[in-house]
Amino acid sequence: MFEQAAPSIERKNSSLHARAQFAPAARVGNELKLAKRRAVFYPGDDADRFYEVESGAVMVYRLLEDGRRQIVEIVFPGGICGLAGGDVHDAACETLLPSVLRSYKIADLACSGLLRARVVAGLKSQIAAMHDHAVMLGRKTAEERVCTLILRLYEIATGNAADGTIAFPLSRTEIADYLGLTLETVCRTICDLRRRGLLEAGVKKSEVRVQSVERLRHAASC
Amino acid sequence: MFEQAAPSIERKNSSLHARAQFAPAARVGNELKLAKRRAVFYPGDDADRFYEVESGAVMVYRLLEDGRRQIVEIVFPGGICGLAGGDVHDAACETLLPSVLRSYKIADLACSGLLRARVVAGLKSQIAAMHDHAVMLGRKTAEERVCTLILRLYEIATGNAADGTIAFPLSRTEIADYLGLTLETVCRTICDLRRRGLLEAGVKKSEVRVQSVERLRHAASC
DNA sequence: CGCCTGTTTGACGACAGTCAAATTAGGTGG
DNA sequence: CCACCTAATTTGACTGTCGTCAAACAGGCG
Repeated sequence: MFEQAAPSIERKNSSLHARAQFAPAARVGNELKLAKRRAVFYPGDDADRFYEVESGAVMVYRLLEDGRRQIVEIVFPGGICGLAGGDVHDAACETLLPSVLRSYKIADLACSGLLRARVVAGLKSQIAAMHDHAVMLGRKTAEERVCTLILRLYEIATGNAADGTIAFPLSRTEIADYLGLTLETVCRTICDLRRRGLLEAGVKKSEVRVQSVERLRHAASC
Repeated sequence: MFEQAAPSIERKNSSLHARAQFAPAARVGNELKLAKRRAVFYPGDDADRFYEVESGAVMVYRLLEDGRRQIVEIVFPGGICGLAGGDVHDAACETLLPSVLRSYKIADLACSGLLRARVVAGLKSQIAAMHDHAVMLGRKTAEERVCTLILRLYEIATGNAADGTIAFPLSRTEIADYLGLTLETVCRTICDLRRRGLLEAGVKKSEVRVQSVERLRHAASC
C-alpha cells in the first residue's frame, strides 16, 4: 500500500514479509498507484478495506511456517482482492506489475448499488477462477499446469498485443508457487514445450511466443 | 453429527451427471430439502439462482474430460454455493448429507440488505476456505492434507457431539477427490495415522476418533 | 446368507522433488 | 559502452512420494 503517488520512494520490500508501515487509510474509492512488487496488505492486517484492480496485476499468497509458499490468486484488472476471511486479512497481497488499485471500505458496499454489482460480479468470476485453480493443483500434471497458465496469460494478453507473444509478469519461482511445483520443474517443462514446438522463445528471456493455441489448449486439458 | 431426517422424495441420481429435472423454480428464499447425494445443479445450468446451506453439507466439483474429478468446495451450514462464473454454473453441486438449502435469485441481492450482508460474509469465509484449500493442494504432503481435512471436520463436528468422534460425510474416493490424492493414498495415510496413534477407529468404519488435536494440528502444518 | 460395493493392503513404476553445478540475464559503476 | 557482479534460469543426476494395477477383505442390504 500504500506508496501513494507511485514512483519515487522505493522502500525495499523484497517479497517475503518485510512489514511496510502504511500511509493513513484513505477515503472511499481511494486510488492507489503502486510500483512493481509492492505490498498491498499482509495477513493479519485489519481487513476494513478491500481493493479493486484497475490496471496491472497483483498476487495473493500464503506462507507456511517452514517457508513453503502458495500463490492462491493472481488478480487482473476488474478483479477484487482483500475480501476474504474475517476481520483481518488471511493472506498477503503484492503487485506483480505497476498497478492502479482502488480501495473501498467494506461499509461502502451497503451504500452503492453500482459498487455492489461490480463487486459481486468480480467475486463470482474470481471464485470460478479459484475453481479452475483447484482443479489444476489437485488433478493436473506439471505440463498441463504450465500450459493452462500460459493459456490464461495469453488470453489476457491477446486483448493488448495480439501477436502471440506473452511477457510473463511472474518469475519462475512465482510460476512454481502458483502452480504448486518447484521452479526446476517449471523450467524443464517450459523448455520441453519449446523443444516440442508448442512455444517459441521471445526476444527477452521472460517472454514466450505461443505457436499453436489449439495444441496448447489440448496440452492443458481444458 | 450431521444426520438430519432423510426426507421422502428419492429421485435416483447416481452421482456423475445423470441430469435431474428440478421442481419448477421457486419463489424468493425458497426452501429446498434434499436427501443424501442429490444434485443441486450441474455445470452449464442456468445460474439465475444461488443457494445458502441451512443444514447438512454439499460438495462442489469439476470433472475433466477424461474423468478426473476435483472437489473444489465442501460447503457447510452458513455457506453459499452457486455464485461462481457467468450466467451458467461452472461446476456441479451435490449434497453429501440430507440437507436443507435455501435458494435465491441473483436479483434478490439488490433488494435485501440483510441477505446481502449474509451473502458477503458467506463469500468472504468461503474465499478464505478456498485459499486454505489451494495451499493444501499445492504445497502439502498427503499426510498433511488428510490431517488438515480431519481437523476441519473435527472443528465443525465439535460444535455438536464433542467427544472427538468424527463421522465422515465423505467416502474415501470423495476424500481423495477433495484432497487431490488417490483413494489408495488416502487409505494408507489414514491407516498409518491410526497405527501411529493420532487417530483411533470409531465404532463404524466411516468414523474416526481424534486422539490428540495438538498432534493432529502439528501433523497438518496449520 | 450371499452379492455388490467400498475399503484395505501389496508390489512396482513414474513423475516430480532435491541437491548441485553450469550458464545466462540484468543491473551497476567505472 | 563495456566489464563485472549478482541473481535468475537452465541443466544434470539421483531420490522419494505418490500413483497405478491388482488382489484380498469387509460391510451393508436385499
